[in-house]
Amino acid sequence: MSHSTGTATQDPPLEQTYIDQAQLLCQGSEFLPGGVEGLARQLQQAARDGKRLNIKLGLDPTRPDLHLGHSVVLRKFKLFQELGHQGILIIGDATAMIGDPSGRNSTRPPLTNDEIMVNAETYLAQAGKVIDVDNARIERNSQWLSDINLEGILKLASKVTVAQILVREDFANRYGAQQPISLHEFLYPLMQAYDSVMIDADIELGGTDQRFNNLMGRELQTAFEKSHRQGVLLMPLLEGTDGKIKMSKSYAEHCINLTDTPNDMFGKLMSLPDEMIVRYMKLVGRYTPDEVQQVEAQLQAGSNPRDLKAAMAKHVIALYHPPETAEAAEQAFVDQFRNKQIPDDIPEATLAAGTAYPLLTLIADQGLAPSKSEARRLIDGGGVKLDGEKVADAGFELTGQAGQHIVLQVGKRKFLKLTFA
RNA sequence: GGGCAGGUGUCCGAGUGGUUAAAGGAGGCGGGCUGUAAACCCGUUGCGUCAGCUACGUAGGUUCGAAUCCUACCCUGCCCA
Repeated sequence: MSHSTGTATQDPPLEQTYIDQAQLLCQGSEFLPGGVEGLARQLQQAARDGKRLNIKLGLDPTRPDLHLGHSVVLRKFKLFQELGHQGILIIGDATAMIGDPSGRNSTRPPLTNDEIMVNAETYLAQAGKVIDVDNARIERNSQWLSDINLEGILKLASKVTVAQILVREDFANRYGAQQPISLHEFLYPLMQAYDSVMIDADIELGGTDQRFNNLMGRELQTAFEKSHRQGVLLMPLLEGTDGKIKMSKSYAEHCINLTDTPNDMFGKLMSLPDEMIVRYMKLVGRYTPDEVQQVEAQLQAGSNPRDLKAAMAKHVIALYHPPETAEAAEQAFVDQFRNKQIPDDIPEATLAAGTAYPLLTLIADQGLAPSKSEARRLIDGGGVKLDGEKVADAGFELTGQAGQHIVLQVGKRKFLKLTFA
């Protein structure tokens, strides 16, 4: 225990540089143990020893896409990289087979090995939009987890007590509600913690829901007689587009993915509740505290949130796409939704001239609605237009002449350009 | 191994023989309005060429008729051993 971090008494005084760094890193986040000072101390110690800190971030490839929620933690990762530390990205291909029970109220559906591999592949490319992948160490935790034997599992399992695990809110809730909890779910935190042992992590990054898992890494490092225990930097969870539930792969419809097109990003960001503007600026954007404060003041003074939201949206899009596409996305949005114009760039389909196409079938076949019954409802509800004209009769049959173009619109967002040949 | 309670549509959750394709809520979708794919209001929400078909854990059975009753099996929770 010679490197214990919290005992300030015999440690040397902190230099301002490291306090500044720590403050920047902790912005909006919580560091354990010791808060800003604890982190500053760790940074200073590393510098004195001439070492780079091993910064651990684990991502489970349970779904193929990274979203803005991931970007919050990835940005911290990048910040550490910029400060010269060693970022280590762990692709949790082994842990993904269990599924992190954190924050869940039910067992995760299991994934096949193939699904996991495919997802894992896309992860790196996407993470590269935020972090410096070339200078990061990439590890798959199946390397050490897939051939761990029973003896190893028992050694891990002996490090936690049932009571400790049941204290976790998610497990406690499920247990209290008499919901099933499978034993293997208890193993998840241990596997994640074992990653920390294997890569000798100095600091692990994660969302606040990772508190238990990440602190478990500290415990295991001690149990495996590592010379030090990792620090833990926890950042707040970003709400999804509904503004309430955290952005999560499990609720894909509320996610803004890093791979979304500029137009989609703009639309999704505009659909955020107004109260989320400042939060997104802080967590997702690259604003200075001053800029954030300015917007807060403007909102207070009654400026139209729409315009501030649009500015934020463009800022965020420009982080992942060329800046000019952000402008274009705004223009397209205004044209489409405020001026109700038909967008330029819409899918096309070719139909045979002179043939009568029942509209219901057409809508369902072209994927504009999941079923004909649904298509019927859409027409009855006034949600289907041909060349801007509402269709009133659900039994309508469309016949076109060679060379004719007709734009079919379903709802506000789905368009299809029909060409007859 | 024994006892008890349960398994209902995307989710939560009513319903204990027939106007039940199944209350209510959430979510989704559509419309209106607007300051926006916010908020708010309204509609809709199994499939189908609208005749019908398929649905209440699974498989059978009773009945004119079952999500509702019976039998077996599967699954979950609680308690006991």
